[in-house]
Amino acid sequence: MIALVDCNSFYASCEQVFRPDLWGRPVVVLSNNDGCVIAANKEAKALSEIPMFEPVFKIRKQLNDHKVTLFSSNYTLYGEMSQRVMNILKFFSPQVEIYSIDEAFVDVSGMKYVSLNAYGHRIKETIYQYTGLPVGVGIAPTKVLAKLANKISKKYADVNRNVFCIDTEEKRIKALKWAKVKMVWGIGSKHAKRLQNIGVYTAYDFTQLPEEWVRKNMTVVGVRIWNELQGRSCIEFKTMPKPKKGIGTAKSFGKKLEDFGMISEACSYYISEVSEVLRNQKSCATYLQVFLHTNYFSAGDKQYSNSITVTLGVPTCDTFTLISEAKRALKAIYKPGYRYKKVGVCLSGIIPREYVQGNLFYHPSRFDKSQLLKTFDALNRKYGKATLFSGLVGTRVKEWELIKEDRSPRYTTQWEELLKVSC
DNA sequence: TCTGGGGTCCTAGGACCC
DNA sequence: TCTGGGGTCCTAGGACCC
Repeated sequence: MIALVDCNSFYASCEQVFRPDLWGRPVVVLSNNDGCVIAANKEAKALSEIPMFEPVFKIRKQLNDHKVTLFSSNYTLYGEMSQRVMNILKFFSPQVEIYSIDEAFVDVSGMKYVSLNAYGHRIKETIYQYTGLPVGVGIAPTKVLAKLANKISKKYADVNRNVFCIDTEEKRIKALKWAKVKMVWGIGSKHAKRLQNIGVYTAYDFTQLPEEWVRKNMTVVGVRIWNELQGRSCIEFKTMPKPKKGIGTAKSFGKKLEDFGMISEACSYYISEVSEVLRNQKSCATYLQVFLHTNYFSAGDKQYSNSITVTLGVPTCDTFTLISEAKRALKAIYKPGYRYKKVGVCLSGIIPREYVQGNLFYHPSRFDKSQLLKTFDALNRKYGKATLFSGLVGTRVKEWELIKEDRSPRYTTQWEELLKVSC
């Protein structure tokens, strides 16, 4: 049996933990650059005029009218709160698969003496007690069913108190007949529409389709879901996170930029971020992609976008090599006279560091800068992000920097920003 | 004026190999 | 005049997830 533990309105809940004055009031968290609503607590969700993923400027009035509190995203805080939750889960089972920042699958098989439902409640209560975060727990024989059970745990929280088990055949059938096909994990809007067109409305209807139809129209991915819904597990439980196959970053600038120098500094900064991630997983990248584009939404602006992929002579994780390669690539696609909105980089062809193949002129170990980079990373870990950085990132005001007008303090990671309590 | 960011997996088709 | 059979690797595009 597998439990899916998922935090309720995770980002909004993280903010509220430290703001008791906001308990019971509507709260939303905004995307990078304060662009869209990406998380809303249940009080905000109840206000139907505030749809998720809506640009803030379009709903500014509604937000004001309902006195909704806005927060810019504070990933430092969310990441740290997430780790606390995951650490707690490891007390409940040796097998935990961290699926995303706010949810994890927990293997709860072999509970002979405790009811799974009771165990689910203990998980939920412990997390709440230790972190202040509310979660929902869904328990079932397969991952897809556990996801569904989790949905039910939240939908009918008033009766099941946020824990729901699909542990009998009757419950499984009832859950399948209740769930619209779009609610099934892995069935997105495209497939849902197609299924509705042939009269398949619920998860139950979907399981009644012939396997051949599913395979033909939805590939093996669909067949797996089809099996899992029928209680046959076929999506692997992964305890160890796999090394990433691509590491990229691309963020919209705080304002539109024309100047090559400024864009290039942003690009260099992103490279330092991704190459640090690369080094943390002890890998090197073979390809580097750089892209940039103007703002698709500005009808008045001339539009341009382009991207370029370079194959690195030797796979590397060295920030400085990558920055100079990226700069050269950017130069090749940059055209003056446009107002750019975003530059992005992506590393791929990722291989373990010890597999790097040298060539006639380059021997990886002889030119190894890993000690230097280790020191570089250690200093930045100790004294804060970008304490030490490449000169190509520049030292002038970062015009590309994200807008974060309402970011909460980093309560859990900065001494100066700890929560203050006055009596 | 202001519209997010970071990923995974699968398939078909082309190019190539022996 | 007749023109096989069994593969791999890569990429683009689609669908999905949080």
